[in-house]
This record gives sequence, C-alpha cells and structure tokens, in this order.
Amino acid sequence: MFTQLSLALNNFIDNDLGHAADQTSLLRKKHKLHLADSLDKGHWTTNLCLVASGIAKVNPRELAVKLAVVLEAIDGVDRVEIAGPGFVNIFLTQDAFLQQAEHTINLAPEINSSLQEKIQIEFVSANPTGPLHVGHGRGAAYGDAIARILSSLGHQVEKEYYVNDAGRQVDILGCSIFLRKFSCTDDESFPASGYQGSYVLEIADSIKLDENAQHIQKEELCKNLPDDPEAEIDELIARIQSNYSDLWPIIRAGGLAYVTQSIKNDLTEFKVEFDQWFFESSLGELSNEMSDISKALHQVKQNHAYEKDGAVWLESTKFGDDKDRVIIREDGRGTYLSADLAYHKNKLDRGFDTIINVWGSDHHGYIKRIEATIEAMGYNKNQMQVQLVQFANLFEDGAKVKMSTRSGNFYTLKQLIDDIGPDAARFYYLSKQADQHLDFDIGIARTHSKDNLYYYVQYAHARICSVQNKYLALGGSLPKVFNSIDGFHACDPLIQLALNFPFVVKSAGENLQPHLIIYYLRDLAQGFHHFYNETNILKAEEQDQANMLRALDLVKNVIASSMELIGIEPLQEM
RNA sequence: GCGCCUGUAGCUCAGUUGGAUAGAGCAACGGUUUUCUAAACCGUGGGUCAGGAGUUCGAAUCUCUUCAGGCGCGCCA
Repeated sequence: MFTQLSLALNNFIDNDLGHAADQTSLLRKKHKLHLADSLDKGHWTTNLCLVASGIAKVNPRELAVKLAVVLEAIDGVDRVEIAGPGFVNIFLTQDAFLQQAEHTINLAPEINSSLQEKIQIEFVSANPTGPLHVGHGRGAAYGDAIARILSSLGHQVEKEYYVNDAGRQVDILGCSIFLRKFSCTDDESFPASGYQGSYVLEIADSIKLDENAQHIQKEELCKNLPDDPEAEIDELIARIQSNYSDLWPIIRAGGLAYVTQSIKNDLTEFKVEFDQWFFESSLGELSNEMSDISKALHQVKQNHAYEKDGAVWLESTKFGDDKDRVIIREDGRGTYLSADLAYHKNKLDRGFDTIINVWGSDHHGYIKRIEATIEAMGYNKNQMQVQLVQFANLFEDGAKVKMSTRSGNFYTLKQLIDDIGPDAARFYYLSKQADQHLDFDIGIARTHSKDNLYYYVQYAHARICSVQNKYLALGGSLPKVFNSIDGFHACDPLIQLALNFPFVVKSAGENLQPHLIIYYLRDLAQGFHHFYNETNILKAEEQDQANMLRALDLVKNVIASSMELIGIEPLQEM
C-alpha cells in the first residue's frame, strides 16, 4: 500500500501541479508519507500539500481537495480527509489495511539492490592491555547492533576489531608481566605507569618458561630509575629488552596472546563476533621499505609533507585540520597517526563503499585529523563515517560505581555480563543515543521488577507465547491469515503499530541509531499489554478470536525481529 | 582561549533532515484480579522544551546571542 500511495503522490507532484522542474524535485524530496500515529488521523498521512504551499505559494487546503480526488480513486482507499492546515489523511478499507499486516508479518524486507553497499564497521578496538570494561561494552553493543541492522537492510557488512599490538602500551604490559613474573618489585615500588591490575599476575602465572630462565638480576634491573613515571617505565622496558632479549619476546607475545584471547572470550559471551581481527603489527615496520606502513607514508610524503625540527609533518591543515601533524618523529619512529594512516589506506583499498569507525567520544578531536589524512592520501573523506560513543556511568543503588583503570581496579564487562546477563546489558547500553552520556543503574537492570524496562518488553513476548500455547492446548490451530470482518477493529491500533517496523529499521539504519529499536519495542510492548488487559482472547467470538491471534502473531514476530536486530533473544516464558 | 557535544516533567530519557493538543518509564496519589502470567492495566497531578531575539502559514527542531554543564585541543595512544 505504501508503494502505491507513494507512487500516486509522486505522479501528482509531476503531473498535476505544473511546477518548475527544480520545484518538483524539491517537493519530491521534502514531502512525507507516513503511518498515522493515531487511527483517527487515518492509516496514512501526508504533508505534501503543506510543503507544496511553502514552495509554490498555493493554498494548501485547495490543493488537498485535488489530491483527495486522486487518492480516493486508488484501490484500497476508503476515504480521504483534509485536516488541520492541510494534512491529507488517508483511510483504507479494512481489507487493504489487513493486507498490509499480512505483508509485514512475513517480514520480507524490500531491498533495492542498487542501494546495497559494502560496509565495514570497526568497533571496540580496545588496546590489548587488559580486560574490557563497561565502557567498551557500550561500543560493542552499539557496533554489533548497527551491523545487524545494516545487514537486515541488505547491506554487506563486515565487523572488524583493530588490535593495537605494535605500540608502547603493549611494551608496558610486557614489562608489567615481566616484573610480576620474577617478583622484581613489591606492590609498593611497582612502577606507577605499569599495569597494576591483578590480571597481570594471572598472565604472569600462565606463561611457562624454561628453568634456566630464572636468573634475573632484580636489583640491577630496578636501580637508579628515573623519578618520572613515564620515563621510569620506558627505561625498564629498554633494560629488559637489551638484557633479556631471549625472554622479552616470549613474555611480551605471551601477554598479548593472553589478553587478546580473554577479550575474545568476553565478546563471545556478549554475543559479539568479529569477522576480522586486524593487527597493527601486520602493517609492518617503518624500517622496512616494502611494508604497508612505509608505502602509505611514502605516498603521502610525496605531496603533502615537509620536514621541520627533524620530524616529518603532514600538511593536514590543507585538508581542514587545525594544525599540521607529525607523522615521523625526530628519532625516526612513526607516530600513532602514521599507523592509523596506513590502516585507513588498507581499509579503503579493500573496496568498502563505506567504513564506519566507532570511537570513544574522547577521540572526537581526532576526527578532523584522520579525515585530513584520508584526503591527503587521495581518498574521499565521506567514505569514512565516525560514530562516537560516550562512556557509560555505572550506578548502583543511586551511587556511582568508581572506576579507575590505572590501579587496575574496575568493573569489567565480564562482571556486568555475569551480573545481569548479556541481553539485559545490551538492552540498557542501547537505551540511549550512543554519543550521549549514559547513566546505567545495575541495581535496576538486576531486578526482575516493574522498574525494569527490559523485562517489560520481554514479558510482552512471553505473554503472547503463553496465549498461543494455551490456545493450541485447547485443540486450536493458529490462523494463517486475517479474515476481513466488518465492524471488528479491536486490533487495529496494535496492527498499525506493528506496521511501523520496516520504517523504524530503515531509520535506525540510515541514522545509525539502534536506540530507536529500543523505544519502538517499548511502544509495541505497551500497545500489547494494553490490548491484552482489556480483551480476553481465549473467550472471544470465534471469528474475532482468529483475527486477534493473527494480530498477536504479527506483534510477536515484530518483537522477536526487533530484538534480533539488537542481539537480544526473546523469552518464550517468564 | 579555540573546537565539538549537551540543556525537554521531581528523576532517567524519547521526540531535533520544521508539522496537527510536547511524549514514555520511574517516583507521588487513587483504582483494577472468582477470567488467557498483576513482571500487567486504567486514572490524577506534574512543563515559560535553559533565557532572549530572529526566520514563516507553523519552531523543542533552523539562525544569532546569553547562561550552565561535559569532552577534546601532544613528536601519548
């Protein structure tokens, strides 16, 4: 029905208005046809006449009269009303209305293959230096949800985790493990910039070494260290690297493997699976001229870089950045940006139409820089889209849960999952726009009470399952199709709500806003609970009952499909 | 100082490519169960959409400005 009505509106714009071409195309773009939010405004409603009056100075209500004549001639349209300043409200015949429901219940998405894209989403990408915490969980839930939504819209989606395994942070981890492994320091004198979490001890224990490796000159290693914490840790790393060149790679690689695996395990428990784990180290070394990172830097250096103060600078200001950026340091090492530059080149060269980077919002200052980098390499910056995810504040019984990464004392994602389950966690993570602060009360998420919106939604699904089972137990079989009965409208509001499903998914996908699904689920659950309380389905007249069961099947499917899009499993019973 | 984001009911937030009387959950108060799961439903109260100005048929939404809060501004990652 939507397609037919939409076509009719466009025909009306093209043929009946006599507008100039530019006005016509503007009007085509600006007018809306959408499901009415309440049935007294019809089933469908359009603002076409209002928009047209703004563009071409015509009287909207006069125009509406003309449009009404056109629309009323369409098969399935019962009548048309002109309301307010010039809205056109379209009322369908009950037959046509229910026909739409049959269409939606089968949930066959209409995919326009010409609009299909190859999309890559990179998310989480936490440094492999410790367990994922609750902040990472939000990025994981978000990235996975938009991946699911975009695939359901027909796009080809690839999920990728970028592992920063080449930088200083992993050296610090290796150093921390080394110090613990050989008990080089006590807790008191453990470097302040090292990783102090207890997981470091677990990793140290897990790494098995030959017996002859135990001769560590502990005092030698730890004496005369600089006072500055950063210099201290760097000095320690340098000493270990040069004095224990046999042990160092084993410890470092062992730690990296351990942490990476534990991150994978946590994500699996959270039901987030990546298609691709991309290791920064695979970009190669700057010292190797044939490495990807060297080639990428070389490409940029030819036209858009210069030397100053012994370093190589990218002329990023030419591409909209606030200042130029160092890509090769005075000492010849690359910066973080140089690796990211090569990584983005790699991604774009893989042939994606769009790459989406999901970043913590504290990286927003980095966006211009990376956009400039992409343009400097000769790509279109619009191929990349950055989605920022704000950190989540955890509350328990109204009090903020303290998190301190430095001391290694923090609430991990795994703890959260163990506490409230992956589904409730995902639900709450997605319950607000990603780029805004989220206050997440674990106390509420944990309770199985009416405060808990997650269970409110699940309960709707479970209740429908329950009614269906009761009905089947009585010997009935679920109807496969609506019967058109005059005068039966008890389910109309519920059906109208369910018909919104494809539009909600489309909007959630286009705007990369999975929270729209959460709010839709809430509305749907509310509509159902309302209906359920005022209607006794099992005692209804036979024909009415069949339609009610059909409508509930529709709602159940839509709830289940919506949940699937955010990675939540619908409960059959509670 | 510069840049980005935010300010909507007591609380947590939807609604922001301009649309019909500004919504939901929680909290408060009052009701609903011999009947399919009361983890539910119904009702009541609660708002100068931070303040001001502008744009137009029409603004929470767009523009300007003031105030308040958050974040970012490294040869860190």
